[in-house]
Amino acid sequence: MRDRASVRAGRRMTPMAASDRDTVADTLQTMPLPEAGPRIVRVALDTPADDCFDYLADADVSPGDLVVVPFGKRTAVGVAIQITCQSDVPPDRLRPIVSRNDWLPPLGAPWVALARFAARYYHRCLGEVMLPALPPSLRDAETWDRLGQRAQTVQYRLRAGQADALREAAPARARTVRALADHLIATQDWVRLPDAREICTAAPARLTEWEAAGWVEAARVPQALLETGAEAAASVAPALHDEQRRAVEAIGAAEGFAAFLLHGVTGSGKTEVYLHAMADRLGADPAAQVLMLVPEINLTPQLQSRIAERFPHLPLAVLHSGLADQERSLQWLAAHRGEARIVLGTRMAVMASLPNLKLIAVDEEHDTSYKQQEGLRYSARDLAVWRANQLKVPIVLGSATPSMETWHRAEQGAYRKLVLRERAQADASLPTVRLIDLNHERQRQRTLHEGLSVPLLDAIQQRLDRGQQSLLFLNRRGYAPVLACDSCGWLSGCPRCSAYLVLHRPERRLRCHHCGLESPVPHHCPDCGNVDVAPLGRGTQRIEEALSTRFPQARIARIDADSTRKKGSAQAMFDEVHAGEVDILVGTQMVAKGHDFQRVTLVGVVHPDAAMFSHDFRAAEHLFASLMQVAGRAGRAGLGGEVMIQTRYPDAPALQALARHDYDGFAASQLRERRQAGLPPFAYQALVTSEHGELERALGFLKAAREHAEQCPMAPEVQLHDPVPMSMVRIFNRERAQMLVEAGSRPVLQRFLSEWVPTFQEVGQRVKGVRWQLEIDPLRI
DNA sequence: AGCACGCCGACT
DNA sequence: GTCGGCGTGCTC
Repeated sequence: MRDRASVRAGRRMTPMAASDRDTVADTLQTMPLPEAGPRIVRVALDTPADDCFDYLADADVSPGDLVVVPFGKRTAVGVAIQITCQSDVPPDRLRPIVSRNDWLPPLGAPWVALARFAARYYHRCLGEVMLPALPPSLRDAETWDRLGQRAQTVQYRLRAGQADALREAAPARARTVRALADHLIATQDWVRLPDAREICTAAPARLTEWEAAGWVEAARVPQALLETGAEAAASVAPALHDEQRRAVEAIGAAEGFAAFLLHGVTGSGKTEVYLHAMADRLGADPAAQVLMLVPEINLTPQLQSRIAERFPHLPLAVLHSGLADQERSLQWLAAHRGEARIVLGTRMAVMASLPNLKLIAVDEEHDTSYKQQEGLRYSARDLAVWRANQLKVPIVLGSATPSMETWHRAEQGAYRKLVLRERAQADASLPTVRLIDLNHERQRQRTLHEGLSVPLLDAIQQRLDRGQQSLLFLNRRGYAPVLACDSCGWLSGCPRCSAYLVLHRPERRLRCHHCGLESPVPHHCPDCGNVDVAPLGRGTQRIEEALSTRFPQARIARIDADSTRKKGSAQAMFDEVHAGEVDILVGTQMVAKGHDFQRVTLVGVVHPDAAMFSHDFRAAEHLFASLMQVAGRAGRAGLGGEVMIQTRYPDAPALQALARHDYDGFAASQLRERRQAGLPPFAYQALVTSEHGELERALGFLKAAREHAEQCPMAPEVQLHDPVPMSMVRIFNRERAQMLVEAGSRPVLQRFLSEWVPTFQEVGQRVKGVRWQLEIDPLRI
């Protein structure tokens, strides 16, 4: 007789093709056990000490279960990875598990495989990847019970949500769904709950059956509505233009794994392609789930309502860090149980448990917020591609300005390129881009008005006259980036960071944007007592002030992290802009993402030149992407758009390419340079960073680590750069240093790191007080 | 990572 | 005589 545990595990596994089962076979092993003997469970815990710890298990623990175990003097929540009968740990040291979560369906083998891959790739222990990927209420056993009880109502809420969406299109059916949910929540008999979609399309006989069971008041549902079906409930999808249709067809035709790069300018209708591709997969399989990733929380609400409108009959879950613990846990559970058919979220959603995942879409794939910058520094986009490959499902990476990594893979043919050249709205055309040469302006002895050139001011005036909107983009918040003494040259440096305190004039404060230090604005120079301390340079607040002086009649709004600190205020401000209550909008990167401003016909870029001095080899790529994105805000509704970029470097390749709307040419030249210089995507990098109160100690750690590296067999295959201070060397009184490692291939780099990284712990112990981190595929160097 | 234990300085 | 500094070591 086969062991009970293995039978259970097999049954619980997601149905998969045989070949897929092989790829995950080594992940959740349940070995045939002898009838007698110890039953041991290998548990992943959130600790860097080891991947798994062995415990004695009860018969009811199976792989993928959450368990509570004693760990040293405390208890910890862990994930049961494997049931076995032998252990390297002496039997007298094995302790029994405390309990297991008996209501949570076990995490599936593919999810564990994903975590295992991420752990290996980013050189962390398994539990360090798994536990932070779980919602907060599941990581803490104290909150399990409460969550378990609330989880029972989640189905009700999901269905009730659908009922709300259905109300307009099919009021009687909405009532049916709600009545059904009410009944089931009262009787707690929610296992048999039919999908709302099923109710929409159910034959009258079926409804009669449910009515007989006391579930629905079918008799009250008008016959005509019974015949309308789910399509009636869904909002009508707009017609696709040819390129969109071809893209949707290509994605729809994909069998197994396929990666698509959806390359289209802002307004070309990429979202519509995602939605149609999602509809195809969701329609083909009544259990199918789709995952859509977006860069930022701010972008979820509008997309959420668009999806809910399009798929009113399908439960939607949303996952991002802005949700309260309990809410996030409920959304996560809906995904994990397969109830949520569409999951929309930020980078954290890539680690969601999705038992029936059939399609992934990554919007704005080039966006740097897909890279987690703390803790486990993963790339959600890269993990999404791995996940699609693992599950043999298609993935769509969309962008107007793809990352060089993605573009290169598309050029190589690893990803299939789908191009949207036209703008979706027939009357919308690409904006004209004009570079305003500030050197030239000076030569003509035209003074700038607070950093704003005559042509830009004229263009704004023109928009005011026509009753159109202007958007000024400046990636620097505050009034001025530094305060300076006219007489002795004192600058408002942060005492804790190698950065300047930024003047925030409305708040009358100096603020460090790195450590949060705040101080009052000095009335005279702290060094020499001179009263002429003046703000140097310009931020959004100062531009806003300059505009209100120049255009006293205009309604001006500023949108940046400071003006939108209160919850919901960002949305309120965007609403004002949409309603036409604003003439000139000043903003940071925040305004560049996602919003369609129908009446904006002028986009002014005030000061893009900082990127020209950056040592980061990706600076040009990021500048191009961010300018392209902000340029896309202009002229979306057929009013014709104009983009004006003020610069002292009008010949910069990124600006020239932008003026020609030539992403392809820009990308080709970037890749040529990268190939020559041996930079990504032609090289693979890892960055070790260290921090200490004293720079010499931080560097000392890296030097010692480097000496260890030379003893690694793989060392000759990689290039170890010198340890150097970071460009922002001090933050919060900690000095920071870094060391770059490069290799010509990913496996070579990985093999080297596997030999090298385990020595860090010992090295770190010898430099007391040092903290170190390893980042794979770093974005900023 | 936590969280212990374990030996040496300023306090009731 | 104790409280507490963080150095060292372990967690199945």
